[in-house]
Amino acid sequence: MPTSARKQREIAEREERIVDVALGLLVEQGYIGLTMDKIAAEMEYSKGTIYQHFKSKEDVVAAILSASGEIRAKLFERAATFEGHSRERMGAVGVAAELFYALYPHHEQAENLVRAHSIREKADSKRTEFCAACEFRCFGVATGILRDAVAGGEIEIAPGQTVEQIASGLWSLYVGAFKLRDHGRFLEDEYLSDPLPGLLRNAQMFLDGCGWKPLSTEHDYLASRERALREIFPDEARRAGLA
Amino acid sequence: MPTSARKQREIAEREERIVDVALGLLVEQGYIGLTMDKIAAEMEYSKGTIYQHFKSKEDVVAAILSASGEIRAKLFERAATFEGHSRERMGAVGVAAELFYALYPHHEQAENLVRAHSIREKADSKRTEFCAACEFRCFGVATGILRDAVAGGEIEIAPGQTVEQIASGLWSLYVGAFKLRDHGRFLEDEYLSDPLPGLLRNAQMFLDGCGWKPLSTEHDYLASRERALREIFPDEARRAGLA
DNA sequence: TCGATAATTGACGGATAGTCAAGTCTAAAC
DNA sequence: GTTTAGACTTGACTATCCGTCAATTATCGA
Repeated sequence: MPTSARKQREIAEREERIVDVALGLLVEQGYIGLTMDKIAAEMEYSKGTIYQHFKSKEDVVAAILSASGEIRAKLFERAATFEGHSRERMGAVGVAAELFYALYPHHEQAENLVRAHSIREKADSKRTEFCAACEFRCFGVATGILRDAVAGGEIEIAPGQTVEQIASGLWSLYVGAFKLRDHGRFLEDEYLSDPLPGLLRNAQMFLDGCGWKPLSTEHDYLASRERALREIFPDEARRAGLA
Repeated sequence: MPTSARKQREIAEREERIVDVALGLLVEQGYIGLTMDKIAAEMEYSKGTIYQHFKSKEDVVAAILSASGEIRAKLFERAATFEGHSRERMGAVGVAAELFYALYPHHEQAENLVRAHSIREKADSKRTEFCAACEFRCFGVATGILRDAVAGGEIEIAPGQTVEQIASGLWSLYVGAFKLRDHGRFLEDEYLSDPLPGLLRNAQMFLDGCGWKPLSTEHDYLASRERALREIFPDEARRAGLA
């Protein structure tokens, strides 16, 4: 007797609700405050039912990460559709990253947890593989734009250099800036608390150093950023307070 | 009746041993495998005695982080003594970061754990403040060199730009590269597994973009790196397999 | 040797992850 | 409408681990 379609739908909806509830607990009370009993209580289901969906607490965190990971991948893919020259399009991807960090600040924390060996292996491999696939999609968007730039002659790749290296550099600048922001909040450092101006400038310095044309001295990338916010991410920009 | 000097020394030595044992467990079995009972068993002391030294399990992790954090700060401060022009000196700091990541790969994981709000607040604030102070020292080394560069006219700081921003950029490139390396290991991505060549090049691109003279086209920074390894970090380079 | 204080112990309380036997519900067959 | 097989749900239970503290042992000056 296979489960009916209606029941299947109910189960899928319940799984989404569990992830929502768990996310709320994670954001409000941190990893320690996230317990399976609390999830079950808030869901008004028994713990056993929660374990029908997830094989462990870490698996729940992996599911949270999968959800936001896919959102990020979609934001990146939308960013790549921005109309403009290749470096402007990469700028739009940067906008996507900004918006993602603003709207889903929990993602970084969940990622750190899932990445720890001992924790990762307790999550369902299907879920961790999905998370990895989402990251690949994001990385692929960046390297794709870079390959377009190479084909269009807007950037030259030196011997021994690769588009993956440059994408890694940009990725590092963004991840590092937001990591510093979180750290700065804890340290109550004013000059680190808003990383955006410095981040945007650093990314321009890096791409200028790579010789990606037009250089930041030849084009107004702040205007491009505004256009990307307006044309591609009007809703997200409003929700993030950047509109 | 104050504790005798001998006893105090024994206690201090025992605390170091606890941190060592805990580090071994963390590296071998991860955060989940690190338990107070195992520490006590391996130490051949009771759990109560361990709690004489540390107020919680998270406090032990904070102590691990303190130990490697101070090592890093000392490496950075030694790097700043490198004889050369300002950008070469910053390169030596990069060498220090490379060596640190190679020799103390657990640091990143411990840092992620301690940084999580719910975990941090269970550690002794003295210890977390010490960790923060070590990071400040590292950051201060970088900004100090940058200020020297400004004073010497080797770099110009544009309006709205700060030396802290540039230091953040470099810091991000390094942290991000090693984070990608760990991630790449998990994903079994060959092209991400050795981040060093790409990292060195990316750092040069970034500093070239900042206009820090002499540019990478005007000076052989790989030779400077070799010299820093030889002159400042011969022991560490050997231990890290970079000599 | 004795007594006071410091140091150590490990059993215990409380909390939480994860299991599973027992019970409930669903829907198809008659 | 009734039956019934099997899917679904439950919550008590086990195991594990953190952190405590009353009891015990060690130390050292008098």
